[in-house]
Amino acid sequence: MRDAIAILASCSVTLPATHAPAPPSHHRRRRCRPSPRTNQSLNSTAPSLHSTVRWDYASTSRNRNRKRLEYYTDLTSNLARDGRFRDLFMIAESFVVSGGKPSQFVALLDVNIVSAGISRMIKDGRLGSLIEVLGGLRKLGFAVVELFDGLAVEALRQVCRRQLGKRDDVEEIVSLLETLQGLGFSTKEFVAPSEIIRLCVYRRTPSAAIRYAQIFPQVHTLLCTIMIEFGKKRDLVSALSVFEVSKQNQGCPNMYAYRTIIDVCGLCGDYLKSRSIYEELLDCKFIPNIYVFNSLMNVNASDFSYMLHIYKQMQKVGVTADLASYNILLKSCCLAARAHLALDIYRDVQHLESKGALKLDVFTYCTMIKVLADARMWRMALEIKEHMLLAGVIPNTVTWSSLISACANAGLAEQAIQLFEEMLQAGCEPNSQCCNALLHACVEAHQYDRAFRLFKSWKENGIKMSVRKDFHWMNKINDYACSKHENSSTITCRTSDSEHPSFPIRFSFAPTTSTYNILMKACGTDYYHAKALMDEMKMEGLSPNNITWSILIDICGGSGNVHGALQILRSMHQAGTQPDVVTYTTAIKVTYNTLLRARSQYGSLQEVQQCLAIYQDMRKAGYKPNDFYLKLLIEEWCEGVIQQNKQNKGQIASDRASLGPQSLLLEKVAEHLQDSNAESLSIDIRGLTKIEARIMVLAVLRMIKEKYNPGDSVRDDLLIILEEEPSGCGSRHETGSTEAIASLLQYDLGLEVLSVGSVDGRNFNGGFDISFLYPNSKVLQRRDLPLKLESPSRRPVPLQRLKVTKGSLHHWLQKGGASTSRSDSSPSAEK
DNA sequence: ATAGGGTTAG
Repeated sequence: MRDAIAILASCSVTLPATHAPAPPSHHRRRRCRPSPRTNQSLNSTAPSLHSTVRWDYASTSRNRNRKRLEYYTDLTSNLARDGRFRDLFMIAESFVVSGGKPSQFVALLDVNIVSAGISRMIKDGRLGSLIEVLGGLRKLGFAVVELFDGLAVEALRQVCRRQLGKRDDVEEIVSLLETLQGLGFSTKEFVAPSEIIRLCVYRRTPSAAIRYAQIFPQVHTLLCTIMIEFGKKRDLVSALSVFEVSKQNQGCPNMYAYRTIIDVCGLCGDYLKSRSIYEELLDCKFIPNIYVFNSLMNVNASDFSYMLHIYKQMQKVGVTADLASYNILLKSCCLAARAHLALDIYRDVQHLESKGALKLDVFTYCTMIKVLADARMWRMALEIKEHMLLAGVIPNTVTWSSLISACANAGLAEQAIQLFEEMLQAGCEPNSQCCNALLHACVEAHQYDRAFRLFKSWKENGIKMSVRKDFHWMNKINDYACSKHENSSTITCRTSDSEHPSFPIRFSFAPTTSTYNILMKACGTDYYHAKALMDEMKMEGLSPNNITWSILIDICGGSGNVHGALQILRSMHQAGTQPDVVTYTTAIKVTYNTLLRARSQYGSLQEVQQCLAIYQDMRKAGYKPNDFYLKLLIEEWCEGVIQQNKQNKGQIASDRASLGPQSLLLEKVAEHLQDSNAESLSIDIRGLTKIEARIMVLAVLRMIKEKYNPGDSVRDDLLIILEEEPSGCGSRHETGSTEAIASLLQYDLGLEVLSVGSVDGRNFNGGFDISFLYPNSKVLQRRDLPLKLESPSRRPVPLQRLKVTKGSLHHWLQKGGASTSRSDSSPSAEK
């Protein structure tokens, strides 16, 4: 550097140019201090840090100039060789400012020397400034990529990896890659695109992903890949922002992008969004292509009528259905359990095939088998297998699994085993799912022992298969066996000699979580066996899932150990598995069956509260209730209030279907049965269906009854809050709820019921008597009941509340006693 | 640079 300073000292210096070089540092200022003369002129104008040196060629003789140039060449070469590029750039800048051309400057430098300098930087570990240096060299006009040898490229990769390793700023790494790409590097060699995309998706930064994609010529393809990746992470919002960028391509809708985002909607479970995207496309007056239609139908396959609507629209705009369309149609039939419709479509497609329009594939046959399997039409499922063999389509593992499942669903273990053997003979590799299907078939047929024997044998010996030499899929098998043999020790393949008609292959059997789940089901009520299997499963490195825990809870509860079952629910939490709806429902069912049904009598308030507590946990965990068992529980428990239940049971059972899908009932019952609410004697039945309102009222009465100690007095009337507008068409409100409740209270329970209405918005207490106490309600026939509640005044008053008087409540409690309702109800428990 | 199928839990 001393040399450089010497040279600089002999030069005249001008003021900085308008453009500024790289950011200054103390280090640099100190080293590049200009001459005293320069200093003065600098000080007199501005204390700028960005000083620039200019060579004054005019004042030197030609000779001196040449000499200086030589010296200068040496200097720059030395700087470059040492990797001191900042100094080099400064000199280059002054060279240019003083009238030299960048190309002249570059000509002074030997590429190999610059390259060596870069290696030096890397060797010194100065990777941080590598990118900056590259930018500078590029600015000078160097073909930067050529300066990089293998080692240097490796160093760049390290720079990228280090930046990637930070993982805190995705935009940063993308900026780096943008720079490198701009310098002419192929950044794919530094970091795999999938890795960048994965990071962007993980960080939920679609903006960075979009910028990254724009580095490459095939932006649109990459953007679609990114959309799918966001979709897999169920991040529809990010996927949609990528979609916004990619949906227009050269002025017309990018069908590939549209198709992709529709698929993503499917992945994210937002099929309604897929519909609005489709509408948006239609608004552009462009006809979607077959891919868009197929994706849309596929995403909406669970809504058969919508799927069909799209199918028809597709025909209307003249887009011809292809095999995939038909396969999706069949899948939709399968989901809608419309086996016969599927058979019709199947015939149509077969007809098309006979005309040569298309060729059914393994998906078509497989879906057909599944539809029929679900419909328990196992014979026809097996017929489909024959069709496909005749058509020359080779069944794959999925096909065989479906066939085995068809038998499993029909409880045909023997048939399932036969199919399994057939599969092995055909040389089809049995995978775990397929083995699971067979085990399931045994379990469905109650052949538990057989399931365990199969499992044991597979685990110990693997799955042996003896492939017949003359089998017509022979070629495939040979290919398979040999290719597998090379890189896997799981299969032993002895090539046959021509005398032997078959050769043995052995597959290893890898049980999965599902395998253990199925086997646990086979434990019946043997909790310890099930628990042992769960432990074994963990030993195998498999982790129990929701289903595993649900089964364990079920078995434990089924063996009569409710507390154990609830303990398992807690262990599950502790093990870090979030219970899902089914787990909770299992726990509720266990509690319900064990506490209430198994004893063939109704449970106590406390027991019901236990069930409800689980229910409320489930709600807190954010699950939508799926609560068949809980409804059943409350219903039966509540009906226990009624003394003469024999006749009512039948009616209630038939009314079960009318229970609404919403959980309002359960919410309300749970709310009322909480201890804190025990004293507030009002029941809000707004929004409930007739049958739900009945359950609700009975539940509260039951609670009151159980809480009542003989001798206590009833302090308050019981209020029942009714729908504000009885005639208003609230979606769930049914007419006649009020009458039904009133008759229940009066005639079935013998309570005194008053109507409390409002006149001109004013509530008034006291109300009017709509009935009298009927101490002997059994003698009354239903048809004798007053169907309308009338006000004593001429003008009917809109009903808002019913009041059960405390006097009649007291009478009812005294008469019945807290325990009667439990002993008298031994009803329809067996079913 | 494109879709479509199989097992287990209430």
